[in-house]
Amino acid sequence: MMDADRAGSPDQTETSSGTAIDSIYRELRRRIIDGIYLPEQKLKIEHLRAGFQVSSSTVREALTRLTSDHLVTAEEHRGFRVTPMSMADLEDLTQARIVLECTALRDSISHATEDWERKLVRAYQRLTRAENRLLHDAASFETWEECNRDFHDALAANSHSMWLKRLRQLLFQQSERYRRLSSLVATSRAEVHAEHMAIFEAAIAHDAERAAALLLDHVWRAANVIRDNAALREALEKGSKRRPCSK
Amino acid sequence: MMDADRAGSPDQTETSSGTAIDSIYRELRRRIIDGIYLPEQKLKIEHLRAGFQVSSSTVREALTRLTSDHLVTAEEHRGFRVTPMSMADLEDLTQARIVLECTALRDSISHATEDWERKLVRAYQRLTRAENRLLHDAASFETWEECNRDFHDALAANSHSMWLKRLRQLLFQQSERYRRLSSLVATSRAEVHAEHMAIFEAAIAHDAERAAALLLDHVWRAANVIRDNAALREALEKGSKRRPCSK
DNA sequence: GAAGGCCATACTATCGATATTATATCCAGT
DNA sequence: ACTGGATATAATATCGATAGTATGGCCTTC
Repeated sequence: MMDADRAGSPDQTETSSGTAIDSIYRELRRRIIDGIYLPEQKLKIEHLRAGFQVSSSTVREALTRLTSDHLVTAEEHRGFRVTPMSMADLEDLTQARIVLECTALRDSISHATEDWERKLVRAYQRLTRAENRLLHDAASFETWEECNRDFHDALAANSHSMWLKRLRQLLFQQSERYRRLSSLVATSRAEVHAEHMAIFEAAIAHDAERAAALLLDHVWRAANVIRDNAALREALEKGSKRRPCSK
Repeated sequence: MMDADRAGSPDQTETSSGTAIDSIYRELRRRIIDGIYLPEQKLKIEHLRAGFQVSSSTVREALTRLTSDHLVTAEEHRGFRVTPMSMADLEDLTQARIVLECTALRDSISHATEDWERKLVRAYQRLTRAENRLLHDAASFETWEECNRDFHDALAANSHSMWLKRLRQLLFQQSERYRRLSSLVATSRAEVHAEHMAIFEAAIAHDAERAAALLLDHVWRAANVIRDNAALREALEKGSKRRPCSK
C-alpha cells in the first residue's frame, strides 16, 4: 500500500531499505546536507508527515535518528529543527576533524596491508578520474563528492579503531554540509587534486608523519576555501536569525 | 545551554524532566551503564512498556535516542539490544579516548583563564575528598564516580572546541560502562589519586605536554586495571554468546 | 499608548490498535 | 532420523487519534 510507488521488480528486495523510517531518515539527511533545508529551519512533523505520506510517528523517529548525526536538534516541547551552522562551528569542526583524520591515517599506515593499499589505490584512481571530469563537467560535482568521501574513508579504513573511524565519519559528514553551502565552484581544482595525490603517495610510501602533515594541511585549506567563499553566504547565516520560513 | 543535561549541577538533575521520553531515556541509560541490563541483552518494547507504564512509542523513542550514545544497537525488524562489550572494544575505546582527552586538555590549558582554574580546583578538591572517603567507605563509590567524571570534564571544559568536548564525553560515558563491569574494588586507590593529583598540578602549572602525557598514562592504566580485573568477567562475555535471557 | 493577562491556534508528546515481519513449531517426504 | 517447508507465535514497524503545551494576537486595564 504505502510502497506501491516503487514496486515493480519482484526479485529485488527493496531498493533503499525495508523500513519506512530508514528511507525517510536517509531522505531527510540528504536534504539537510544538500542544504535543501536551511540551518535552524523548523522541521514540523505534521508538514513532513503529509509530504511523505506516512504517519507522524514515522517522521518523528526519523528525526530522532538524525539527532545522532547532529544534523537535527530537538528542544523539549518545541520540536525539531535543522542544526545551526556558523563560522565558529566550522572552525571548531575543522580542528576536531584534523585530530581524528590524522590520527586515523597514521593508524591506518601503521597497520598497512596489501589489501588496504589495493583499495586505497582504487579509491584514489576513481577520485582522480572524477577530478578530471569535473574540470569540464560541472554537473559531475555529485559524483566527485562521493569519490572524495570514499577516498578519505579509504585513508582511514585500515585503522583498527572502530571508534576513531566512527567519529571521523560523523565529522566528515558535518563538513559536507559546509562544503555544500559554499558551492565551491571557484576552488582551484588543480590544487586540491595535487593535495590528494601527495597524501596518497605518502600513504603508499608508508610515511605516516608526512601523510598526516599533508592531510592536516588539506583539511585546513579546504576549510579556508569554504570560509572565504562563504563570506558571501555569511549574510545568509546572519539573516537566518530572522527565522527562515518553514513552509 | 542545550546540552546542560549532564553538566555539573550536583543539586538536581532529576526525573522531573518535562517529557516522559526523556525520563525513560535517562533511566534506561542508567541501567545500561550500571550493568543492570547486560551487553547484548534484548530490549523488548512490550516488556519495557509494561514496566514503565507508558505507550510503546514512548519506549521506542527513548531507545532510539540511546542509539546516539551507542549504548543501544538497533537492527532492522529485529528491534533493540544493549550494545555489546568486548576486550577489543575496550582497547579501541581507550585509544580513541586518549586522543580526545589529551587533545582537549592541551587545548584547555592553552586557553587557560582564572575562571577555569577556579572550577578545576574545586573539582579536584571534591574528587580528593571523595577519594579519601572511599578508603573507608566502599559505599561511596557512586559519589566517587560522579566526582571523577566532573574532574575529567573540568580538565577538558576550557577547550574551545565543542566537538572535541562532545565526542570526549561520549567516549567517557562508554568507558564508564567498563568501569562498572569490573567492580574495581581491588584498584589501588592511592595510585589513582596520585595520578589525579599529578595531572591537576601540571594543568594548573600550564605544562600542557606534561599534563597530556600524565593523562595518557592515567587513561591507559585505568583501562589496564579494568582489563585485568575483567579477566574474570571475560567468562561472562564469552558466555554471552549464548544470548542472555531477556525474560 | 503601553503592560499584562486570556483565549484561539498550532504543534508536539503520548496513546492504543493494526499491519508486517521474523522466529519457533510441527508435519510431511525422503 | 533428517531436511524442507508450511503454519502459529511473538515482536516490531506503522498508523491515526487524542491529550498537553507553547505561541501569538486580542482585549482589558492603568
